[in-house]
Amino acid sequence: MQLVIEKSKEKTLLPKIMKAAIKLFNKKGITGTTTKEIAEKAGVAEGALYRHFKGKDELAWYIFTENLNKFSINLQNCVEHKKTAKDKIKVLVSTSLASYEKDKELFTYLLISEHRELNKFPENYMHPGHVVLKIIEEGQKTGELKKMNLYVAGSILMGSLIRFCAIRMYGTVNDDLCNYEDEIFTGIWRAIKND
Amino acid sequence: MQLVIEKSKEKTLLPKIMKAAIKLFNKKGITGTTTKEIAEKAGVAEGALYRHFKGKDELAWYIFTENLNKFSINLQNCVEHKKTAKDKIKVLVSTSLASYEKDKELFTYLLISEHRELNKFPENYMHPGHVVLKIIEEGQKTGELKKMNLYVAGSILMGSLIRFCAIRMYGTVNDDLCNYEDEIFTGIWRAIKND
DNA sequence: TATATGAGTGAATAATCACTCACATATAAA
DNA sequence: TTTATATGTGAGTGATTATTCACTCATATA
Repeated sequence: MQLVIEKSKEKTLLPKIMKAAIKLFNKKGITGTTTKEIAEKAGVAEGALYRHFKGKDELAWYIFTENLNKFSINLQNCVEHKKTAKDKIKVLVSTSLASYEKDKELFTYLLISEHRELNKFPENYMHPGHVVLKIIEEGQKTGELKKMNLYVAGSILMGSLIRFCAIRMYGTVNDDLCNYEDEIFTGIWRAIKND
Repeated sequence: MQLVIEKSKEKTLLPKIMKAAIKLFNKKGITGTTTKEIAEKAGVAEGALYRHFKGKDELAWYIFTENLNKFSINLQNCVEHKKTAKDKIKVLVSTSLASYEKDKELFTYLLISEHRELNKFPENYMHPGHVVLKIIEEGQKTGELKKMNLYVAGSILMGSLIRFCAIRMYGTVNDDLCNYEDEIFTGIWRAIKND
């Protein structure tokens, strides 16, 4: 895994373009959004987009990969400071939920783009799945976690989290996800701990 | 001049059109797929599509809602025959995994369309979430399941299942999902049972 | 001061797209 | 047989689209 070269230089219109694009992509889908709309919403000329990206698809791809990588690196940092699998998973849950609440538009985009962009995800970029699998692998070795198929355990951990974000996205749950972090953690922990 | 075309078992071209559309939608997204492509893949004229649907979006919507409803009704039927929450969940898990394996293209489409179509999902149609919530509600009442937030429990149950289908979709897991039904069930059950 | 460069503009363009329609054919009803 | 209805065809159309490009502007460097 490697850190990413930061493309934005603060002075440019790039952040404006990305914010506008994320909102529109969430609402209308990527191919359903026109470059004209992005430019309008960003208060920018259409051509500005092409100073930073080859085209619309590269913009969509960039937003996804950069932010998922950034989020995963952050996750990894939070997790590394903890010693036990229990604490690692606890902080993974709380960080994930808090991240969603902190930037709903961005994380909504990451959720709905997963299936579209994941097959082109760069090998040297970091993905939350990497963090999760590592925790589980190590936890099973130390005996903290029950021996079971890695992907089954990983699916329970990641799947529960993602689904809870999704039902918040749909409006089924309407209050801050952080209110539920203990309950979600407890459920996940009961599923995969060793006893 | 007109070629003699082999007659299919079905009376209309609708099944051909839907099958072709599902495959293309999975590969390129809905707005990324053209009506011309659908017609070509189905071996049909472009106009045939408009004999059955108002347009491309209605076709996409129809495939999603009809099949998700059908699947949910089937789930509900399987579940109703069981008495305990444990057996209900067990059969829900196995039926879901088997359904995915039976028609991967269709269920892949249902998975990736969820975020796009769910907000327009008809109220009188059935959704897997309905089945899941009912099981959990009843199970908590009888004391079989641990008292916890319904949506937390629902997310663990549905999220684990969906994520496992997703990693099969991505090719991370490559063998029949039914091989894992016991392990997945056990994990989910440990998370939500009362003890 | 002169010059080089990166960033932004928006009208113009070439390509693509969803959808239409006049006509053909098959099936069922009258 | 005649009539009606549903289904299928595919070239044609108007609208939309992503992308380009010649030009401007601001800033930094020599």
